[in-house]
Amino acid sequence: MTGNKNQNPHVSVDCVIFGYAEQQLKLLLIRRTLQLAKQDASDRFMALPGDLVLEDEDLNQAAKRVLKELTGLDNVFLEQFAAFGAPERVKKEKDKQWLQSVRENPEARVITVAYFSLIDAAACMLLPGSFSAQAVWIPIREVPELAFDHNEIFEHALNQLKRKIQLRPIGFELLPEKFTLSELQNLYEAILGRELDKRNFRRKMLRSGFVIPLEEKQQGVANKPAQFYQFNRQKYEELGEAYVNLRLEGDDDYFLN
Amino acid sequence: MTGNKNQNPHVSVDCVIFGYAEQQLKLLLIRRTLQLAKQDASDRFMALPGDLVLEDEDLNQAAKRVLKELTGLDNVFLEQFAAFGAPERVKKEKDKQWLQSVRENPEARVITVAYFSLIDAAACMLLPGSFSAQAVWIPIREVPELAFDHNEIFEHALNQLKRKIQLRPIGFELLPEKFTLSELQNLYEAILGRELDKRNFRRKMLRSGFVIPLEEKQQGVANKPAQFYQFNRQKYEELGEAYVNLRLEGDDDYFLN
DNA sequence: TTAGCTTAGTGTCATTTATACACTAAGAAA
DNA sequence: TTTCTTAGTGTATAAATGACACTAAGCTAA
Repeated sequence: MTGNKNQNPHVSVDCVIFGYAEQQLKLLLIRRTLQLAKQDASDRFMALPGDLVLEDEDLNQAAKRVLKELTGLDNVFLEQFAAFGAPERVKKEKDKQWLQSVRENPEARVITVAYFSLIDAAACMLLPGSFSAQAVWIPIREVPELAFDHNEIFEHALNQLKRKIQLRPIGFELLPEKFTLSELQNLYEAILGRELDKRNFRRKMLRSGFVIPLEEKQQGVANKPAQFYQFNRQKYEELGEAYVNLRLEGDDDYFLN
Repeated sequence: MTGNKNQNPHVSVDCVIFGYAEQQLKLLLIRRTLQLAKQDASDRFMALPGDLVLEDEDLNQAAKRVLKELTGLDNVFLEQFAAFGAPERVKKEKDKQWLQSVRENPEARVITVAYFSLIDAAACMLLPGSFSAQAVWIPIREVPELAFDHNEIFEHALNQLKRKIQLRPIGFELLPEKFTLSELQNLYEAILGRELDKRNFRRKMLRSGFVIPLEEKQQGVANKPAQFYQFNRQKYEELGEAYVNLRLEGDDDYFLN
């Protein structure tokens, strides 16, 4: 951010971090907090956590570093999903002031490599971050106009997530260690944006072998307490990069037959 | 290639082009043909068609342009699949001489954005290409050590292809307009690297609706002539970006249940 | 203490899909 | 006319899918 590191002026990374809290899928954004004397124009846009890569730094490393610097989040598994490189992506009027305040070479064309990740928003503490940024969770339905082409990057990531969740058991990354099947179903519904049949959902998840029932039950809830389950990480690791059929009924949007 | 264009020294594109001919899946490579007086060291490596992007050029445009310049191929649908940015990817001894002969700034770190595409190798004419390169089809089992990290990029693309072909009807891009179901099956076997059951394969493809039988049959073959089929492009376009279940039996590598 | 509220949890049936498997058909060549 | 080669076809079993409605458990408030 400060420009005194050895930055590559042409390549950046941006992180699309999804979290789940209060029954909602949320996006991690940076609120710019430049203290400008003249005006507050540069403060109008939130942005994905992202920054230029360093010259001697791998892209994956860069994504991890930038995320940590801007949000305090550490040990997050980030997966690259696309590069965005339209020449104008960094030339819009709305972004000029911010770029000038923050970049050594604000005119440079920047190609960005986008990463995405899923984390348990309820369990993670957002640190105040660097002097010029503050991290916040925004429900995905309330994401405002963002800096640069970040809305496009976010939409791309969300589509990716919708498809991928039906091919890889990744939803669990958004939940705490222990969860109920209803919570898991709520999560899937929040991501897919449609309702699912409870019995079919349970059958599918249980038969997949990726959920392990625990002895424990909910306590102190004003209804029948639900059983807790755990993600079967071992089975997930055995999977390697293979796909699994986690397709759920009614998914006209992403699967046809 | 010549360096007199307005190139971005830090960002390149590379194209992984798959073709199908003589019952084999092939990769399109560039054979470097620098005429160096001193030694032929720089000629040892073949490479994916790729080059630096221009400053005012979109990444997709760049991929198309570079591919055309190096191979003569035009109107190819290229799909971005990953960015590769290890700082050392362009710093290996084996690549030094080539870089020095071809780049204004041979020391610069280069991040590359990789594209892949499927074309009918039998139908396309490879032009001689630029002065320093010649395009050749190499069967995927015979791909030699390539420049930079191009072997890694190729492997990544091949894995992508194996998975994607079971989710999107993209195999047809590799075949001529008219094809027989046996040809289509051979193609799938070449990509997946395993044999498939004829009856199940046919049933799956026919039921998918992506193949349309034509009136025509093979002629002059020394056995029962096969019926020709055509790809249902209309149905493909209706599909948008949705996935289809084209999973074939025995695919332990990429699907589990 | 009990009636009511809320969410958890369960099973079946009809349909579709997956997989394994072996013979006949057509044409050319010898 | 026989032989060779590849095309083309059907069935039976098992598994997965999708639609659908009631009971169970615990808390709360009357």
